[in-house]
Amino acid sequence: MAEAGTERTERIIELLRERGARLTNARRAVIDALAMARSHLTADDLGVLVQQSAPDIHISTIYRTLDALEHLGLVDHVHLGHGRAIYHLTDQPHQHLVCEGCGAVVEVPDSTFAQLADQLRQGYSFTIRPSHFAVLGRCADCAGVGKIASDH
Amino acid sequence: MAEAGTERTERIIELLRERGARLTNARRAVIDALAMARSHLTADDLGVLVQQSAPDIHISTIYRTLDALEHLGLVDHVHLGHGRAIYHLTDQPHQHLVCEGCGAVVEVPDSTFAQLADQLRQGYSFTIRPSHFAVLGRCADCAGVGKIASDH
DNA sequence: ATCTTTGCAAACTTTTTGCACCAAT
DNA sequence: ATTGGTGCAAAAAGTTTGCAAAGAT
Repeated sequence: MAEAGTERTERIIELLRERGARLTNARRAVIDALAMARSHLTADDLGVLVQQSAPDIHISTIYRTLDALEHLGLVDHVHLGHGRAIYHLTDQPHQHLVCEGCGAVVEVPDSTFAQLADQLRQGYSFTIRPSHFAVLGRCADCAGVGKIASDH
Repeated sequence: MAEAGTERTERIIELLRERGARLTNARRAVIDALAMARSHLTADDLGVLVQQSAPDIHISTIYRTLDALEHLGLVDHVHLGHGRAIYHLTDQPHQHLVCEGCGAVVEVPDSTFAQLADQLRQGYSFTIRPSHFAVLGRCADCAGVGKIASDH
């Protein structure tokens, strides 16, 4: 278990205060968990993680915290299949490739989508929102496998 | 109200039979609704539409029908935010741009993503699945508006 | 006649909300 | 002290499932 209160967490907390929000245990815990996570987390994942050190933090608080952090621009979420959303901090912008075979989330830099963004802006007057869509497909490991694994 | 049993519907039904599935009222009604829809439909939308002519077709049947049609390769779905999914026939492959401001779904040809597909295949060994991801952003009408409208 | 599909009701999962209490500023 | 945040329990929203009856081949 990594140590809490990393520099990354502190930076986010500073932004939170700058933007006039209160710092609570729940918020620190959620930010911490997001900052330390190596992969992307669902609200439920966060609940489990946070409750390891603070069992009283209710899942509804996790949702409200994520909501608050998102309104503050500190967190963003991406919808995967099945209505689940994964959350991540906004301090390291990136896009998501989600494997339909194994569920793996691959992060790729925003720049990968620069040309697509241009194309859609020019052709359709549509402005894509960086960091907020997932591209579905199959990762290297799952590419060979014929069937699409249970997407529903 | 358009006439049922269009050529498009018939083509799909033929494929359904070829693939060994039974044709039922529910299936015909769902295919018909999808074939005639000018926009993309959620399961609930389909329920409402189908029940206009066949009130006994239950929403759970709609889900099972969509599931069956999807397994037959005749229907595909795309997840939007909030856990809702929209369904469409697979006979006219396309990609979806979803506006976070007004919810509009813009369809663009598969070819738009050809280069991105190449790039991701080469750079990440990731094969995107055409027709099964939505790109989020803002349409022309909503681009000016500053705030992201209630995405949660 | 056989095997699939349907209708219904009830369960499930994920997320949201009302409200009284508690905590951060 | 004031306002915003939290815990709980209960409700939503969307989807899935068990089962017996009905339907397609």
